Amino acid sequence: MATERYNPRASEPKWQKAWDDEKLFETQNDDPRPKYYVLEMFPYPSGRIHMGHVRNYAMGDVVARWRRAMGYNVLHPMGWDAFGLPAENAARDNKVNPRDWTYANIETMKGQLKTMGLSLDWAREIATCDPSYYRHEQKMFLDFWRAGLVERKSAKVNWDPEDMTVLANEQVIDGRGWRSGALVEQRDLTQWFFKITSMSQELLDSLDTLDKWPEKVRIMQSNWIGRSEGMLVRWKLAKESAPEGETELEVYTTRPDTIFGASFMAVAADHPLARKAAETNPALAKFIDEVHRMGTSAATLETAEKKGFDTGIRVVHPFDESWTLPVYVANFVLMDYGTGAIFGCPSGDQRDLDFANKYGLPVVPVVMPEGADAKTFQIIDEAYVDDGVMINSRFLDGMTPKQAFDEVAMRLSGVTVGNRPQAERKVQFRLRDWLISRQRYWGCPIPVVHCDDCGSVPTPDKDLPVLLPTEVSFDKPGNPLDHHPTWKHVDCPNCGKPARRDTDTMDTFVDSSWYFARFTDPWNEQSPTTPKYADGPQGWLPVNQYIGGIEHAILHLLYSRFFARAMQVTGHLNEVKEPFEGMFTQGMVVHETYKGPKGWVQPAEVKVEETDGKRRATLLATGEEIEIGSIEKMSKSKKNVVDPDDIIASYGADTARWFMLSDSPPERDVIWTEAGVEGAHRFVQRVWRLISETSAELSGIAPQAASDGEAGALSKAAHKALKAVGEDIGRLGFNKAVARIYELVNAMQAPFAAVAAGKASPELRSAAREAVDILIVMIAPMMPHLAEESWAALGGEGFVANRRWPDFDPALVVDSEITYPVQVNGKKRGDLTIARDADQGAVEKAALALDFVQKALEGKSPRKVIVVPQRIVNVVV
RNA sequence: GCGGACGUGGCGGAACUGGUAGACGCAAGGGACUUAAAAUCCCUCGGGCUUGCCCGUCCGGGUUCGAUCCCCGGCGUCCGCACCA
Repeated sequence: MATERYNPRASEPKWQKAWDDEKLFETQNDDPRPKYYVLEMFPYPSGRIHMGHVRNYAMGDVVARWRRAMGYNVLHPMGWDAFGLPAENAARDNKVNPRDWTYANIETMKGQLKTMGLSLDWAREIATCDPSYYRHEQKMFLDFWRAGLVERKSAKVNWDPEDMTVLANEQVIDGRGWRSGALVEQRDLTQWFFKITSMSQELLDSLDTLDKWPEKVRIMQSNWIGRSEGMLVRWKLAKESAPEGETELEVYTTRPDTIFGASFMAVAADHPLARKAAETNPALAKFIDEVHRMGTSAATLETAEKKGFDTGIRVVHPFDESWTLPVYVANFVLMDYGTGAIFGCPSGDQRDLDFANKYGLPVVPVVMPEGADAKTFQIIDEAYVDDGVMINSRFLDGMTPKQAFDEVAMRLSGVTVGNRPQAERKVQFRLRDWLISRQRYWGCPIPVVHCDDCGSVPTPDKDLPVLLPTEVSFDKPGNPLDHHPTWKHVDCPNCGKPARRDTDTMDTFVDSSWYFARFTDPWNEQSPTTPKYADGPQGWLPVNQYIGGIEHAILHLLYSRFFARAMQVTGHLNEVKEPFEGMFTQGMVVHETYKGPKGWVQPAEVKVEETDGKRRATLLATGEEIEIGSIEKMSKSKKNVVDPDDIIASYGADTARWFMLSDSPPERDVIWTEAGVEGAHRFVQRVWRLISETSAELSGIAPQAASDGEAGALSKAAHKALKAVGEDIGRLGFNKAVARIYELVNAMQAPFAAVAAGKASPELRSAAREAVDILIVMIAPMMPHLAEESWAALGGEGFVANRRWPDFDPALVVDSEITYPVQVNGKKRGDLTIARDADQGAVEKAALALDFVQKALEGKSPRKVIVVPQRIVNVVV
């Protein structure tokens, strides 16, 4: 019988329309089935979707469709992270309005996503640039403020000179802006901050509860929060050297045990004591200026030489009134960590040692390795930082550093300096507050009015949302809202006098820190009252499975964790603290690069062939041979991008999805190859052939599993696959599920040939019908269009998308006979096939009777026989 | 420097809790069908030789009846953080 090839171009739009018409994927909040919320990180509407999106959404869709088949009420929404600088750049360069540009991109990308056949609830679509979205964000900002979670303060902030805006610490990568790549400068500015540090300990502790998160992400967050336990120690200034009015220097240390190894103090250039001393010391003032000039960017800090300047001030050692130490200003001490001042112990810290050696300061070893000789142990140019025994430390000698720490803490907390203890234990975090002000137009306006008399005044709830002006100019560099002729001029909501709006907008990471909650109830419009999102057992939150790139391991995931807590404080959430129960970080899509004489060349313009075991690339246009470069993330600069539209147009969405899920484990990078896509497409056609060639024979047949013979073998293969694929998808092991489906189709080949030829027994036809039903349900999460088309070809009723995932038959996934590998001295020498329920003794007896075992025994009895039931037999001779 | 992950055929990768290493796919080679091509189907595919045996999961040791998996010591690759006191 001649069969037609499967035509995705006809089939896919047809099924997409049918699903849409039926509103199949629109989710009801009051559906009684158990809830399951699966979410992929929503895209920025940059213009077109790329292969990374295809991979991300293909995975999410498998989870969503599978959970649906498992009987859950699945929430699987999509939206747009729609504020951001690229819209302003486009506006500036192409004279378009950022809003128009953004919405046009959304239209395009939505169309592209629709061609993928994703089971998304588009009725819940949101765009963060829509006032119906950001009005709630403004409300939350004000609620957070009232709850003490927002602060306006002057601070040293990261200034991106190219994007002309400030950045949060998390957005500075290797000293450069995360988006622009420009070297970041430090500036003193008054800005808005979310007080994420007020939750440092909680955000750290709660990481332990996230057992469905990648370990890697939890470690990264833990390091970012950066908790350390140490002590604040207050050193008295030696009276004759102290500047007017200064009496003490407070330092933070994690190593108070090394206090007898101290040989100098160092303070940051911005430390009050340094400033004070500089007032009467022009050379010191000059040094501080130098530090300021060079020390602005993290990149220059890295290569900068360690430098110090002796202030002439001396401090008194807390345990010895007669012992004074010099105070330096040093360029490597950070003002915003600890107290901006340290004591240097050269023998126990490499940086302190380098500094001491440079300035001729004493180096006294205070910790030595266990068993070393205290009389001869020396530190020359390598500090000793490991555990050991205290030496040269008076009453601490012989203790471990840990004991010495406690001893110092105990003794110093009993002494007072002024009216405070000389030292106290202190937990310090590396995490800084989240700076959210951005000097940009295309973002959520900060709903605050600044009044000369009343200060910063919240916009009253009744005046929300504070809308962005629609007419805006990008002719001048800098903040467009600030340049706007009228927008910022308003009356103070408090006193009614002329005042001005805050002209900054919020960091776009604020927009993405709560969108997962918004999806659960996008119709919630009760402003200005507090919108509340259902969570806990009755509601959707937390998200059960979140999927996205590892690049958000810190930024977005940490901010969202903060937000969920803050929303709970202000009543926007009831009880949920962690927004994402399960997190999965998927790998990138990478591709070979091609380099011609005129630079990088797109894959579409290249032909790659293998001859004599060597791969060569030639230009399609000219036949000229070009260089095959390294495999890298798809990027415009290397031109190694493949457009999803092209792939869907020529192979169909199912092929693209199937390929994305095959081969590579989802957390690792996947290499996009033409051959791989063709392989995936061959499988699509193969499944279709299998079904279309047998559909006439199988259409009216009732599915029935068999247990014996050829039909039984088929049923067993189908049920084993059903069990394995379900387990694999549940663990997000898509590549393994794909392999199982290949195995099943391979096993179906021969019996289905018999069915197609009309030579199958009634039992085999029934078993075949069952097997093909199972196959269709199993491929449906991954290749939904092909599944529907196949189901229709078999005369099935309704949508596959509505079918339940069948239960496997436990009797069919175990074999009545087991083939044991039989080892002699741990090496496999043959097999033993025996009844599954044979007891250990029977297995041993049968194994010993095998001729290769007899031969190995040479008439003697074995030293030992190991029988692991259902596994292996090992005869030790 | 600190923290983490990984290392298996020509390639992507399987291998459960220590139990047959290489499932599945890709590439390659051979054959069938065809006037021819495409498509499809069949066979081979870690290495070696004496064809039923030896070697083989980065390298060297160890534990074990048995190690890709556990332990010790190296080598290599990748990722994150980094003057954090």
